[in-house]
Order: sequence, then C-alpha cells, then structure tokens
Amino acid sequence: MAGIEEVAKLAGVSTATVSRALSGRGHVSPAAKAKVEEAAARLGYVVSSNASSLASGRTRNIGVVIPFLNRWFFSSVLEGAQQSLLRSGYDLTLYNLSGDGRERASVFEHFLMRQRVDAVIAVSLELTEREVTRLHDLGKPLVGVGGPIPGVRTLTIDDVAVARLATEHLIGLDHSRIAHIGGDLEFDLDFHLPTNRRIGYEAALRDAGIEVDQRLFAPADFTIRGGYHAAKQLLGVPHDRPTAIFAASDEMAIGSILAARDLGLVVPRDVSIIGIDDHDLSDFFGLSTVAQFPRLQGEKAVEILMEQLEPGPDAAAPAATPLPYELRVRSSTARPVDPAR
Amino acid sequence: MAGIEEVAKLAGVSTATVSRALSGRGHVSPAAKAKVEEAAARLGYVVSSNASSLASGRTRNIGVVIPFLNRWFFSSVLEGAQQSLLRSGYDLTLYNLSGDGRERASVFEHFLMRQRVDAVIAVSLELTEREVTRLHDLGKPLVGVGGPIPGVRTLTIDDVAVARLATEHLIGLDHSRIAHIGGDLEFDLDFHLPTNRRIGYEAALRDAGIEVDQRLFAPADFTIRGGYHAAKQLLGVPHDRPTAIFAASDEMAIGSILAARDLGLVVPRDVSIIGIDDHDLSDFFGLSTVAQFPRLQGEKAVEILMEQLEPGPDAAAPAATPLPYELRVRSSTARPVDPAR
DNA sequence: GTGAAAGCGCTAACAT
DNA sequence: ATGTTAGCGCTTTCAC
Repeated sequence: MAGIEEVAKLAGVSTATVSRALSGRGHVSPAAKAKVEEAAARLGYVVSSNASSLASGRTRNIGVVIPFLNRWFFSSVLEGAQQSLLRSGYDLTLYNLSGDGRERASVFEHFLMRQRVDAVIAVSLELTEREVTRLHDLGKPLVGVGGPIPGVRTLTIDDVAVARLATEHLIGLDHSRIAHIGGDLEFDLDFHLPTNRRIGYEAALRDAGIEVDQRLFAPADFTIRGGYHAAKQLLGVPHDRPTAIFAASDEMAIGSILAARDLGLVVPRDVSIIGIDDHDLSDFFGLSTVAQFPRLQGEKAVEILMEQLEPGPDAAAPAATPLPYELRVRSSTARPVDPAR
Repeated sequence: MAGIEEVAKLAGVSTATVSRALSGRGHVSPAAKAKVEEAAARLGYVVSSNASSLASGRTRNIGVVIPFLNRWFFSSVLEGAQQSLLRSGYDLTLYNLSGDGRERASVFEHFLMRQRVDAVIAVSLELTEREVTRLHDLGKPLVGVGGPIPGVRTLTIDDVAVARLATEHLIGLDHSRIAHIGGDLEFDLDFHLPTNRRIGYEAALRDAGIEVDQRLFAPADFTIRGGYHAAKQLLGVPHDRPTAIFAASDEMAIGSILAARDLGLVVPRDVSIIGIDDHDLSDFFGLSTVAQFPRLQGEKAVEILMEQLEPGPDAAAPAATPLPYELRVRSSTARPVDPAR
C-alpha cells in the first residue's frame, strides 16, 4: 500500500500538491498534475478513504434507507441510485429496514450518525420529524423517494394524476363499471400512495359523470396473490360484473388477469385490466399500464444530492421537475363487448 | 458532536479507557465501564467511524458485490446478509455490477481497494484470479455465494443433488418422459449452475433406467417469459408430449405452468411441473419445487466472515456445513394419468 | 502554484 | 485496570 508521501517523492512535489492534484481541489499546474498522476498510477496508489474523510469531513458515501429489497419498485430505485453514485465516485451504504422498529432505531442512532455518510436517500419511508431534524443538524442532505417526508425534498410521481390517467383510459374505451383494487389501510401508513391513487380514480369517474360505487372497490396488499383474491371477489359476483379493473399496481393487475382466467373470463373481451408501474412482468402478460420509472427516480435522487454536496456552476437548475409517467396500452384493455350492459 | 475527550472528562477517566469501554477490547473495570457508558449516552456520543478506522485499520464495513438487484435470489441473499451484518454492528456497502465491465473494473480498482471494507461477499460472480489475489494480499477475507470462485470459500447448494431430487420426485410419480428447461450457454459463464442442474437431471434419469432424450431439453434464460417460451416448444409437439417438466428455476417453472394453460393443458393432470428455488410466487402458483434458502446463504456468508474478522472462542466450527435444501410438494406435480402412454 | 505543518478523532503500545 | 502518547494517512490553512 503506497502512501501519499511516496507518490509525492516520486513526483518530486509535496504531499499537499499530490492531494490537490488528485482531488481536483485548489490549483495545480498542469505539469505537476501530470507528474502526480503518473506517479500515482505507477505506484498503484489509491487514497485511503478513511484518512481522507477524517481530514476533510467528506466521506463520498451515501446512505440509502429502504424498507424492502425484494420488490420491483424498490430494487429498481436502488439500482438507479447505485449506478448513478458509482459514476460520481460515491459509495452506497445500504440500510434495509425490513425488520422491526428496533432495527430502525439502531440504524439511526448508531449508523447514520456515525458520520459514515454525506447524505441519505430515504425510499418510501416516512421519517419522523426528529430523525429529519437530526440529519439536518448534522448538515446531511436528505432526499426522499416515493414517500412523503414533511419538510424534505421528495421525489414522487403524481399518484393522483397517474391513477386518473389509467382510469380515463378505461373510460375512453367506454367502460363505466370500473372496479378498483387499491391498498388497504395498513399499507397507507408509510406511503399515502394508495389513497392518492384512489382519489385519482374517483375523480376521473366523477368527471365522466360516473357514480362511484363502493362495492367496486377491493383492498389488497400490492402483491400478485393479493390482486388475485381481490379480483376474484370483484369478478365473481353474479350480476353487474365490472367490465374493467384498475389496479393500483401492476402486480395486483397481474393477479387480476390470472383471476379472470381462472373464472373463465377472457381478457380483454370480458374484462379489461390496467395497472400502474410497468413492472418487469407486465409486458409478458400484455398488461396495459401507466409506467413510472423507478430507476430514474433513484438516479434523480442522486443528482439532487450531488448538487448539494458538490455545487456545480449551473446550480439550482432542476429544482422541481415533475417525474415522468406514461400510459402504455397493451392487450389487457379494450372496448367492452357490449357497452350498454 | 461530542468527542471522546469530552466523554472521558465527564466520566472521569482517560480517553483510552473510554475507547476500551466502548469497543469491548481490553479490560475495563465494570465501574469504569458503567460510568463511560452513561457519559456517552448523556452526550449522545457516537464514535467517528473514520477516526476509528484510520487508527485501528478496521472499518466495520463489508462490501457486497452482486450482479443483479431485481431478481429473487439476489435480493434475498442481500437481505439476509444485510440483516446479519446489522446485528453484528457492520455496515454493508453495495456494489451492483449490473452494468458493463468498465463498472466492474472501476469497483475493484477504486472502491474495494480504497480500504473501505474489511471483507467482501461476492454473489454469483466469478472473480478473476487477479482480483482474488489482490484481495488476499490486502488481507481482506472473501467469501462467495452461489458462484464458484477458485481458491475461495464459496457457499452453494449442491446443484447436482438438488436437480436430482427434483427429477427423482417426478420419476417416483411414474413419469418417464421428463423434459428439462435449463440455462443456455451464455448463462453458464458466471455460474455453472445450469450445467450442474442438468447433470443432476440426467443422472437421475440414468439411474432409473430412462434414456436421456436431447429433444426433451430446452434452454431458457431463467425468467418467467423464457420458461414460457421454452415450455411451449416442449409441450407443443404433436406426438409424445412430455408428461413432466423439470425447470432449473421456479421462474421458468411458473412460465411453464402458464404455457401449459395457454395450450389447454391442465397442470398436473396433463403435465407435471417442478422447479428449484421456492420463489416468492411459487406457493401462489401451487408449484412443487426444491427450496433453497438464499436469505440463509447471505446470513451464513456473514457468519463465516465474522469468524475470520473477530475470531470467537469456539472458532473454526462450522467449517463446511452443507447448505440445506428441501423438496416442497405442492399441486403442480402428480402421477401421470396414463403412465403407459 | 506550491510547501510546511498542524490537525481530523480515535486506537494501541507502552508504562505504571 | 488505567493513563500517556505517538501515530493512522490524509487535507487544509497559512506563508511564500
């Protein structure tokens, strides 16, 4: 392990110049810079991040706090963030809070505070005011993804608008008995997304002059299995079966497709189904959906942090770009066979 | 941010004693320990990990290098490792190599070497000899999960045995035309698992006196979609349709179930299907499978590292515990209707 | 633009 | 069992 001193000696400069040349801070003559870089390369020198962090107070490490790893949305966000960070020369330290509250407390008390990270990304996690305050007091930037954190810049798609778009797609096809599978109350705790999507759905119906029928709502847990059972309830009724289902997630929508098949219904002839996400599996199932782009959300979260950590020349530009979403019509939605029914 | 000195003052001891009391290294009287702990708590003191790492050479941080995040096996391993590390007071730094080779080189050259981690876990990644050597030279323990790394302790289920078990389940049911969906060659590069599973399958057949028929093999990419297409090929033949399919992964098995349905076949009446994994979705689809336990594999990898990093009293105990796997019979396998066919 | 030197906050000999 | 103190390897004033 070559140290900075050896590099300095080989390059014929001081350690201070080496540090400046390699980190890019402060001015170094091109000649000196070249010499240093060559020397460093020859010796296979890599700065010790600990020594560097200790001296500078910067760690080049971002903490990502996330409740699940094994779900599409979360792993996608993580992937986006990771890749983006790697490009910026940052490490990503993962804190997966799938466990109980104890784990969460421990993460905050002992890990995030240990000066290990320069900033944190909280994914679909409603931090308490106290947690936010502590982070702020430490001067650590914080950005949320997919969950509302009071007083913190958060990246979320406009759930109301997305749900409205999905519902309007169905309405535009001439559906009027449109069921909705949304989150149950428990799910609403950490992210209000189920509520917002339901609001968008109901708003679209009202705008089209369609009455909201509570019997056309079924709660589920955002999984395929949950969607399956909810859809069976919805589609199993003997009279006035809905002609379309809008599920608040693609996994639930896929469950619905499977349920319809098991009931002998043909999608989309007998029932149209649409979800939200554009999940990995959606294309395979021919599921119409409104795509959100979680990878992008992860990348964007990093971008925002980078701007705060290393303010560039063109600062404060993308202050509040709305997150993109996009209707993707595939083969699970169509005009109802008999709109009059 | 209170420092160690303030804690020492408040507790009426030296900084050395504080360090010892808080880290557990070296002997400290219970009385002193209590005083220190109280003082630390009062001041909200948390050691600066950088200063500690710099002085001690230990980072309490493990690097996990992993090729995918959005696949069941990988996210499960990661989850297990994360949880286990958190319990041991370690951080997890994630290096997701989903990108190209450049990313990989960069991770090794600039990150892992930066003395940021005490050890690394490589998941389903075949490290080069050079990479392994460098890590070893740096004194960093290394353990592999799910992929063979020459000269490195690696955790993998016995793929041959697992495949054999799955196949024997089918044979025991009286199937003899048993197809296999396995990995294509490309997949074999970084983990030889497809080959091993195929070997186990063929061995089981031979042992039962059943001839291996190359036409009953179809390659796929370990996804649901891939399994679907492969199964359609296998099941779409007009004569001598296989009565059972053994897929090398549950996702491919689920794809096969879907394919069978689309062909109008009833599972398991017309065709039995079994996979490997016990994927999240398998229970929902009633898929018989051989469970492996990736979470456990992640946890075990951590255990092994901990033993090397912090040798306990009962060292070197679980040197080579074989990894568990377990046949789970659900509703996708049954006796063929007409074994004679 | 560059160098000298004082820390960053802790740990580990070594001494007692 | 506890205190003293010299670093760990770098960054960053401050002078030049």
